[in-house]
Amino acid sequence: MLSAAHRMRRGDEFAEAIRRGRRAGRPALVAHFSVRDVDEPPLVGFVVSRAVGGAVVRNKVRRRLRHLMRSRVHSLPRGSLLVVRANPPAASARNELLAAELDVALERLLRRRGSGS
RNA sequence: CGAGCCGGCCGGACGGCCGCGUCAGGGCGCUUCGCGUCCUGCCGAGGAAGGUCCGGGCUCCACAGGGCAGGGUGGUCGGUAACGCCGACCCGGGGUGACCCGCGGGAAAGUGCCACAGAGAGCAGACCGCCCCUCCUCGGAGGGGUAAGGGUGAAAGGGUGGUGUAAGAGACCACCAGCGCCCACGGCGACGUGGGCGGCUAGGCAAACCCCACCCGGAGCAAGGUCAAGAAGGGGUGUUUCCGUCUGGAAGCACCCCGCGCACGGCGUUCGAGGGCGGCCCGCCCGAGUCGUGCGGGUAGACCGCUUGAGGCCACGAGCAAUCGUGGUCCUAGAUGGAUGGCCGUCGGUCUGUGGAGCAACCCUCCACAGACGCACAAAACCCGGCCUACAGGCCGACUCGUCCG
RNA sequence: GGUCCUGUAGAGCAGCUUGGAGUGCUCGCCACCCUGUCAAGGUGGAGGUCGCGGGUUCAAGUCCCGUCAGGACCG
Repeated sequence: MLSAAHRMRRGDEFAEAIRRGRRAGRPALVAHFSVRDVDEPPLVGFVVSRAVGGAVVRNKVRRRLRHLMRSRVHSLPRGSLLVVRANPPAASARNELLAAELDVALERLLRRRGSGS
């Protein structure tokens, strides 16, 4: 479970990551990523729409994603804004699949940034 | 043993590791309050938390009075904070029965509707038929009577038998059904039972308008409050001083109320816009601005409300019951981008397969082994009481019917 | 938290007011005609649990109650 320091809470932070950040899509999830020029811990937010399922399903999807992010936050640079949006397939996906897709998405976002733009 | 019916309850159990949230304690850091961080400990979703169909608590706003709308409920009595909920009973319907179902007031206040078919469908109605009379080319035609029979329809204006008649008819009579009124008895009451009288008979629909009785102010925890932040002021009341002195004016202080700017347009200041008044009107009070559209600007942080309550459990008592009273005992989520996740073990469960046993036999039951499946419906968001809906599987109790045995 | 709308043929709709044989519109579909062929056009035809369950009524797509799904708006 992700600690409180890394939780994205403000609406404008979500808006910045989604509107101005890079995006990497997978069948089960979409990741939005941007970096602010501030010396703060990386923030991670989750978006699970009603299309994914009922309240129980949505809660569980968000908690599983948050758990998977726990071991991956350290790879994000300081000042990062990351929003993970879940798609309907995430509801029935097993954890290994969810983790694999999350890794692919993160790897793409970070590599693209590293190669310079 | 097999069918069934009603009620109550459970909603996997135990444990390990890593995390998350509230609270408590402790350590460390920063500039004190406080905040951040780390450690330890307690606790951490439901029977429906759901749908939002009702009823309340709570909070704010409104509330002289009258009238008209609007919405809801609909047998009686009781229970309750209240209800459209619950209980008991009554009536009607269903079932062999336990029991179940019912928006269950009024159709002789009024209006309206009853398609098609049919002769006729709402102060009834002669198509066929039956009877009488007249005419006649002896096939029939015309006129009249008749609601017993046929036919149509969801529904055709009581039923059976008799008297009667040209044929018939509540025209008359007996019994029955049903209606209205009266009386007696039982019941708090809905109503039931019995008796008498009346006229011979009255269609259905109010989940059509409507009538009757009763109930209902509006908004909702994003209520509401405190602090912070934010553009510039305006008004009222009281009081003091001064001017003035019939009314009044100016300044200071205190308290209270309202309030961002610009542009365009509507209405309005004798004829009264608008507000109090948030359904509308009258009426009363205040009253010179107010309403709409567009553009621009500001805020969108923290804390309180926030969980002890018509509360749960147990015992006794009252009551057929719903429920209530008394005593004891317990305190068990409070998040705010929203806390329950991940990995694993043992047992339980479900499914599949194999073997064995019970049995006349099995697709039934039980036992053992192996494999698969994390395994019903679904998650608090101010709090309660109900209703409705979803739900794998299981437990307990009362009762009914059938079969067999005693 | 509050308020409202929709569900009818493969698709989009009308019909609900004031109940009376599921009636109809546009596109699509099928067959035939037209053409050397296709399209367009013409003729004919098929296609319906009226979201679901219950009730009122002689009779329900229509009225009433419940329920499910989808959608919109306000704070």
